[in-house]
Parts: sequence; structure tokens; C-alpha cells
Amino acid sequence: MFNFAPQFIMEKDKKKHILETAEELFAQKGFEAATVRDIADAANVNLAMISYYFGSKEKLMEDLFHQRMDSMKLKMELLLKNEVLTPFQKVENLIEEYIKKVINRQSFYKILLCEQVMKKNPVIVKLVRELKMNYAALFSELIKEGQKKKVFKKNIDIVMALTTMTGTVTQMMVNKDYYAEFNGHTGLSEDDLKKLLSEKLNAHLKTVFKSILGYES
Amino acid sequence: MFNFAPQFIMEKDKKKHILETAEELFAQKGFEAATVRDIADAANVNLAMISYYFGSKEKLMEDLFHQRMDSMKLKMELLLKNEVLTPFQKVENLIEEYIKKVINRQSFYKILLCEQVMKKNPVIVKLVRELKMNYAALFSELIKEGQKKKVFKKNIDIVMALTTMTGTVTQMMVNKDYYAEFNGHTGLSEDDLKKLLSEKLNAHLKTVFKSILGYES
DNA sequence: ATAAATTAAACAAACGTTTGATTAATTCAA
DNA sequence: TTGAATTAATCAAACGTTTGTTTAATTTAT
Repeated sequence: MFNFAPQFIMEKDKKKHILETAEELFAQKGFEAATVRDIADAANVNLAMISYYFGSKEKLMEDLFHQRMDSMKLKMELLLKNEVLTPFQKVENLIEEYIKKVINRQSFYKILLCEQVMKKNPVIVKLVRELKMNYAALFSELIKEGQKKKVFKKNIDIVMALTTMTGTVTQMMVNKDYYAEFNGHTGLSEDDLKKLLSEKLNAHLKTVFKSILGYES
Repeated sequence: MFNFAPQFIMEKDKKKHILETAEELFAQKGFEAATVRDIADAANVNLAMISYYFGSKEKLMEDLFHQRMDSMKLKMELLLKNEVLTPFQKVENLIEEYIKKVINRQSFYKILLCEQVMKKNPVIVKLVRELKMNYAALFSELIKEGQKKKVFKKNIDIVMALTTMTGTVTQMMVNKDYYAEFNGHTGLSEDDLKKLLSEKLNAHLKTVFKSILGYES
């Protein structure tokens, strides 16, 4: 009936703090299993503050997705317009940026992965779909640029290529402990493991994309 | 009187039916969101039968994982011992089998993906870890065989290679609708889309693995 | 003084699980 | 072969908790 949640007058710091706490718990337990009481306790705020700031648990989730996904959109367009880099350098750049994002925002990308599986929240489904299609369209332009310059082969499967990039990186995020265990990297700090994984993923995907794009260095 | 069906057959059928219904709902809604009432309703059985047969919702999930993951183990060992196929043919075989499995058991692989993210159930975490490590060890043997025969390059990152395979396939499973939409495959039946995706994934991963393994056909 | 922020308490609804009664199937001595 | 005894399967109802959300009172800040 009435919307008592203030739109402009809230303490941004506190809202942000709740959002980030919720993000951790959603990633750890899943959206359903992370209760509003869990979130309130972990964030050291009163239970009612979540409804007060966000309206509902579901809208808190949607708020998180808006927050995180808005920051992804523009970079790709800037990269495309760059006049200095070669097409393959742009691809390398794209891969590097994606790896960095996933590794620095693991919690969100875990949530995103689960939401992509279940497609339960229509707002989030729409957001993800738009971002994916936009990403594919822009990547397609980049590929065409490389094909026009005769450095990429023809008939490249755009979505398949992107799927290998996102699939490899997110799968590695989820299985990084097995990676470390199998390769005997036992006494490695979390930050060192992140650094190692970044380098390995970059080198790996760079060679994989050379093959996918038919690029000869 | 003329009851030829022993009681244990009836029990197994019903148990199996509940398990398969639960699998669909877990994949659709997630473990927490799929309630025992949802499952009972969808399977057309009484609510209490779930506790009766499985003990608890959590054990039902564990039962599902045992059921599905036991069938994965042996194939890889058989493939390794094969004396006729070349190392790269074995790799191709491996990729093909994995794609087939994921596409024919999408519901389970969706559940598996979410469980890998959250690692909440210790029984399942242990099962997944053992399977992954075993898979990596066997794949490593296969790679060594190819290296000994000088058809694969040295210093191949085992887990990274497997991660690209599993990541690409599972990511494609989750995003298959975007794949169809982007490529304009509108009036395609679910089965035709499955077939198309199988072929595309096979061709794609085959060339990718040639690059990863340094294999010249 | 006023509006925003915060709180403890309460809310109905939904949760997984258990209960105790009832029905169906199986066993086995007579 | 019969029929009571035993076991398994099924069910509606209820269990105690926990869920997300709301309320109404109070504190804080401007």
C-alpha cells in the first residue's frame, strides 16, 4: 500500500554495509538459506533495518545486482573504440579485465552463477540477459574488426568463444582449492593464490583464444 | 492372491520416482527453495513419505548425489586402458562423453554447479572433491601417455585444461537460450537445440584442446 | 519540534519433521 | 487352506521452529 522506505535520505554508508554483508552471506549460503536475521546479525544492525532500507529481502538482492552490474557495462564500449590497440590486444585486454573482475568480486560472481542456473527472480533474469546479449554484440564487433584486418579467421562462434572465457574463469573460481591441492600449492595465502590463478588463467585463455580466433602472433 | 510384484520392487520404483521429481525441483528452484511439500505434491505422494524413505530432505539430496555420481566413476578408467585409441582420440572421447552426460542430465548438473559454489553439505563436498581429484589424476595419466608418444607438448596444466572443458560445457548449459537467441535459432525444439549444442561444443572443444595439448593432426 | 533512524516485540505463514491411526501385504503355525 | 500375528506402507493432522515482514514505541539528529 504505502511505501515508507525513504528514497534519498538514507545513510549510504549503512546501506552499503548491509549490501556487502548480504553479498557475502548470499554467496556463502545461497539466497534462500541466508536469512534476514543472518544478515542483520552479521552486519550488526537491527533486523527491521533491512526492510526499512530495501523494502524486502528480494529487493535487497535486486539492489545488489543493479549495483554490481552497472559497473560492468561501459568498459567494453570504451575498449572497442580504442584506436591504438590491435584487435587481438583488445581481446587480451577483455580477458584480463574479466579475470580481474571475477577474482576481485568472487562473492558476487558466485551469486550470479546460481541465479543464472535457477532464473527465479525476473528482474535479475532480465538484467543478466541484457548484459549477456550486449556483451555478445560488442564482442562480435571486435571480431569483425579483426576479420576485416585479416588477422582473425572467418566463421567464429561468438557466444561459444565467450562461453569458454566465462566458463573457464567461473569454474576455476569455484574449484580453485582443487587446483591448489592438485598442484601441491599448500602453504599459499589467499592473495598469493589469487595472483597465481590470475596469471595462469591469463596465459591459458590467451593461447586458447589464439586458437579460437585463428590468430598467428 | 495373484500379486507377482514383490514389495521391494514397488518400494524402489516409488523411491526412484521421488528422487527424480526432487531432482527436477532442486534444479529449478534450488535446494532450499524447493520444499518437501513441493516435492511431495509434484511426485503425487504423501508428505510423510519423504522422511519415511530418505530420513530427511538433506539425506534425499545426498542420496541423489550418490546415485548420480557413482555412474561417472568407472568410464574414465576403461578409456585409459584402451589399447586401440590414440591419446588424442581418448581426449576426444572424453570430451564427447562429458558433453553427452551434461546435456542428458542437465538438472543434476545444475544442482551440482550450485553445490560446488556453496559447499554447504559436507557429504556432497567430499563426494565432489574425490571425483574431481580422481578425474584429474586419470586425465594426467592420459596426458603423460601422449607426451611419451611425443604427440602432446610438455608442461600441460591438467586442472586448467579440465576446467576449460567443464566450464565451457556447464556454462553453455546455463546460457543455451542466449546462444539460440543470439544466433537466431528461434523455432528450434528442445531436442534439436540439444543436438546442435552437442555438435558445436564437440567441434569447439576439439580445436581448443588441440591448442591446449599442442597436438598437430 | 520535526522527521529520520532505530528498536524490541509481535505477526501470520511456511518450514521440515513426527505422530498415531489406518490400510495393505506377508508370514506362519494350526 | 485358513486366520490370527507381524511387518510395511500410507495418510491426515499436528508438532515446534523459523521464516520475512510489520508494528508501534523510542531514540537520535537537525
